[in-house]
Amino acid sequence: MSRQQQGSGRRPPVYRQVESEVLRRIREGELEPGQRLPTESDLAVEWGVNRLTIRQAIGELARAGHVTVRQGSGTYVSDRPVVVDVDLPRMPSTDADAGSTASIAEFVQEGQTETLVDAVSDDRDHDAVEALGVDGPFVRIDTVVATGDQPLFVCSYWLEAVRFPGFADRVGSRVALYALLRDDHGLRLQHAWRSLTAIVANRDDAALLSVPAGSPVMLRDGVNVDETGRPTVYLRRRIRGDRIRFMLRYDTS
Amino acid sequence: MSRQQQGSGRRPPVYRQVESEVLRRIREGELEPGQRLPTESDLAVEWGVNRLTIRQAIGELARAGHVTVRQGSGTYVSDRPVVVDVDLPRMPSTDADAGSTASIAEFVQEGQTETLVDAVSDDRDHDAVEALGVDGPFVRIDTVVATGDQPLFVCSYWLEAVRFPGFADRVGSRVALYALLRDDHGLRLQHAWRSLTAIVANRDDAALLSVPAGSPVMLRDGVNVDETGRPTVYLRRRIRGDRIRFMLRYDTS
DNA sequence: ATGAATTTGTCCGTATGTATA
DNA sequence: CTATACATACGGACAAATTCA
Repeated sequence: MSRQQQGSGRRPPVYRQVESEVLRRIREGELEPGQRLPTESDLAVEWGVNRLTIRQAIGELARAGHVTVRQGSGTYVSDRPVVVDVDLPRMPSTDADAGSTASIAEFVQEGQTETLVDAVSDDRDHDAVEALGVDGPFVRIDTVVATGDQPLFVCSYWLEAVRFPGFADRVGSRVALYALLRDDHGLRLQHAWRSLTAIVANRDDAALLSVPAGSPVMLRDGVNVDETGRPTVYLRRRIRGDRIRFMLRYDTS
Repeated sequence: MSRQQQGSGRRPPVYRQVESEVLRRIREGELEPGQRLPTESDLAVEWGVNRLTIRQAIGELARAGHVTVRQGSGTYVSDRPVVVDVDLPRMPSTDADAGSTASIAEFVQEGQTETLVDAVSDDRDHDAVEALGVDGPFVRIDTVVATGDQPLFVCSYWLEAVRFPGFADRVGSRVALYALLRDDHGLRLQHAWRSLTAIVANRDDAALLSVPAGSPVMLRDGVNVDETGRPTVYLRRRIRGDRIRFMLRYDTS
């Protein structure tokens, strides 16, 4: 009568059974968003298994975004996330034109706030070096874009330091970066590329995005090239997979 | 002289120290792609910690794609993955025109193979129901696209069963699905949408993609609408984040 | 503001199962 | 078949964050 009987045709491991069962309860509405799960210890007793086994199940549910774990407090069913649709084939623009929501980043919409996290005047990043074709040093600017208290994505920008001296000091928390480049440095965009992949959040990004490390995020990076054909900005964005959905609409008419 | 001394200004947990150190060795080339790491037990002895602590570190490295774990064999530094660039704003097309690589899926390029995984004639899927606006049943077709032995993405297609009777039986392993719809059912595309987000791979997809469960994948789903304005196909694709990179190129000229 | 109780986070030791070489 | 190496699971302990009296 043990859970652990063998030979009976490949039973999934216990932590996966727990995971499936909790997920089922969430899906069927037995557990509602915001509701707290039983404690790990209680679940361990309820299932007759070790607490570590429960933790393994909870961990996978947390990375998939189904539950949110708060140390000292408990584990809660995640709110159905508010997904923001972003139409994709759209030229990176000078967001300063977009009215009151002056912003550093592209794709910042009404009701979203962008806050400066860091601005360093001497940074070297492997990908930035490769993308811009110079070995730095670079000015690096980091921001977070959020709706209310819900982070949506983290942005990092690299600019050649010798070309934009003192830039890190001039950037304020609510200043349009592209407008600054255009007005102060006469920069005009000739062409640009952006790439999209999926990665897991590292510790730093996870903290800024309020997600557990290991959560899936979209990595969007790219380069802007000015009218002389010279790469000027390398940018990298880590986007919460559960909050942002990129949309592509095709039409033959 | 303990690793565990306290009060000395917030030391990161041991498993994170191990993770960082192994990652450093990989980045600096001390550990080369394909090379086997010491066993978990050896690493535990080397660091003077429990094997569980090592496993926690290895697990995060595996999800991030830095190492590949094979039961009974060992843990290996991952090969630098071959990234396939896919240009994104491109109308979903009838790939049958693309010469010899007749395929079910879009975006299948030269040198890539598509194999049928499953074809069921009676399936109901929540997302498919919602996207197509009918409650089924649906014909569902699953395929995997790979380069050589390296899976790139998993595709699933849903078609209204009453509208395409017996479709599941007619689809062969190397038959162009869109061409079949066009030629046998006179289907013409009016418009379509696709969405992109990042999710973690579930157990099934992870197995098909040869990645550990919990790896980041891009979810691309969408609907094709025929010339009468009726949704005909719902499709969903899980794409390995470490193998596929979607590219967007912008040009002002 | 303080402190105790609660809950998750980290870590130890041990044992057994399962896939691989 | 045997040895190796990872996978799952048990029990116990203490740290750190939160909550609440």
